[in-house]
Amino acid sequence: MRYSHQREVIKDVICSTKSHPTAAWIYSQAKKRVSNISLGTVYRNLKTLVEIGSIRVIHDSNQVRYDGNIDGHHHLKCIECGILIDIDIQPVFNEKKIMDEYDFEPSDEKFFILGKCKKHNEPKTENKEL
Amino acid sequence: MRYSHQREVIKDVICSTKSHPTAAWIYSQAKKRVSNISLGTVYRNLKTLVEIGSIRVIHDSNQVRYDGNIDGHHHLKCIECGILIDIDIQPVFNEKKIMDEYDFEPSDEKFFILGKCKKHNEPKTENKEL
DNA sequence: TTTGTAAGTAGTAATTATTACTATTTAATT
DNA sequence: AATTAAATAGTAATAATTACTACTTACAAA
Repeated sequence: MRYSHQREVIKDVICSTKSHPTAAWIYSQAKKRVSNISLGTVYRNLKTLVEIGSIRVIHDSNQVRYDGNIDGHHHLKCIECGILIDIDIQPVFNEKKIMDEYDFEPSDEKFFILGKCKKHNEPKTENKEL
Repeated sequence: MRYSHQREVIKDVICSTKSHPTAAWIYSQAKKRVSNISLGTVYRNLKTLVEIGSIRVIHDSNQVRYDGNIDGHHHLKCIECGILIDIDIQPVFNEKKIMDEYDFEPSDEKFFILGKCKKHNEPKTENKEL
């Protein structure tokens, strides 16, 4: 694959944030560095970068997001604000049952935990208001 | 909420299959029973049915699918053919770590296991070709 | 260093999935 | 039967993504 300045900028935009950005946001940030970059170029390179394993894609409800963290990891999602948080926790499941009962050969997992992030869960130790 | 024949047909189409259909497929099936049903009616009622808990929505890669199985369950997804299979296996994870380390209050999980279904995994006991 | 060439890009058009709108129909109540 | 607000059909609009095409550029060979 040939070098492309646009692709490097796109990759850097994604890898410089933990915010799991959308294509539109990546485009707006890339435009700050390559003012005439095309949205089509962003989409084409997002696809390429996912294919070569430089970034990951996250299908978050009805939104497509990208993740510069390519280590095997999963996500917490706040049901109040929608923030996605990387976690380095691996779920444990009965692999033998999957293979025996469903005749299925697992190779990867995607695990989302929904709930409330620190800004939106109940205070546990004190309550400033009362 | 008022009774609607169209909504009942849509619900029945979804609950009569284990195929986790898309809106377009549900529309095509519903049309067989209500020939002039509108695609907008399908989308509106899918939304309503999800809201009242009669069906579930699955965000499968870049496709939106619906599931008539409303029991807490997860899915296997074949990376070869894309089939989604319901499983009644619950993943186990370190909830205390989630709460302590990330200050996050979990309330629900979505768990996808990717791999190869029985049609696409390696034969285990015999090999007809050799 | 020029030159050939195929990969990559910008800009725009097209496509797809979904939602919004509006006049008409219908379930349910009086 | 008359009333009325919810639901629908049909169509238009929107948003996200992909396709297309003429132009540009990386890079390899002369």
